[in-house]
Amino acid sequence: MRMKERKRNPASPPLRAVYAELFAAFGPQKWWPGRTRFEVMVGAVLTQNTAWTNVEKAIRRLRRERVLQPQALHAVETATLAEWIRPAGYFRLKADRLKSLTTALMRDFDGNLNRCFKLSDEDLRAWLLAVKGIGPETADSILLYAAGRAQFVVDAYTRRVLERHDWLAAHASYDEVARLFMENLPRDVALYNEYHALIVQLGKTYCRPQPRCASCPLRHRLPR
DNA sequence: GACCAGGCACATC
DNA sequence: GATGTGCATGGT
Repeated sequence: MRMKERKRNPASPPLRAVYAELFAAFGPQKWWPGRTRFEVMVGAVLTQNTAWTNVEKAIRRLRRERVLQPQALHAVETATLAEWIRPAGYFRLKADRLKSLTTALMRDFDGNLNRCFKLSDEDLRAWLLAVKGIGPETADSILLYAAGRAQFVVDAYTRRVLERHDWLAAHASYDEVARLFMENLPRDVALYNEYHALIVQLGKTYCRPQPRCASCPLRHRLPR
């Protein structure tokens, strides 16, 4: 490849320093805000492209209806489920996705999460990704926050923060971004848990589509 | 009233 | 493999 055609590699992100600054700025985030493993799984689906405040309303309704267990949720009519989760947005779509999750749980583990979570990291990730409606971020959120596996979660904020600091190659894939963190940090569930939550907090507060860099703890400025 | 939110599947090129 | 589109409520 000739020089002028070669893509410039982005600077390697100072991941430990960034973590330290975010933790100093925001403190512990205490994620995931869910009471049980299954509630975390349901929340992971409901929060797809949706603000958590809207998800909370739907979760409260499901709790009130006493269906936050695989068998119970599976038994609910899809149309009824859709009405219960309406405040979370995309409610018909997400009712189908929750149903496809409980269908897979019933089919493969008789609705027993202990059996499901006996799978290896790799097998559990593959099993989740095979469920229609569960993509890489939702699968990894479940791996990290429900199953306690050391899998880094990448979301739109993660990508945006890295891109704005010129720490990410153009068009990097989901798995490439996840690997960037996992190959440059200790494989530590508690660290990945806190780091992703801190990035979300940073993103919500400062790294928005319309940037608010002025008082951002990472002290980055746009435009460069 | 416009913009945005803790994505994903599918169609099309 | 890349890009565009539908899905929907509620907060700012």
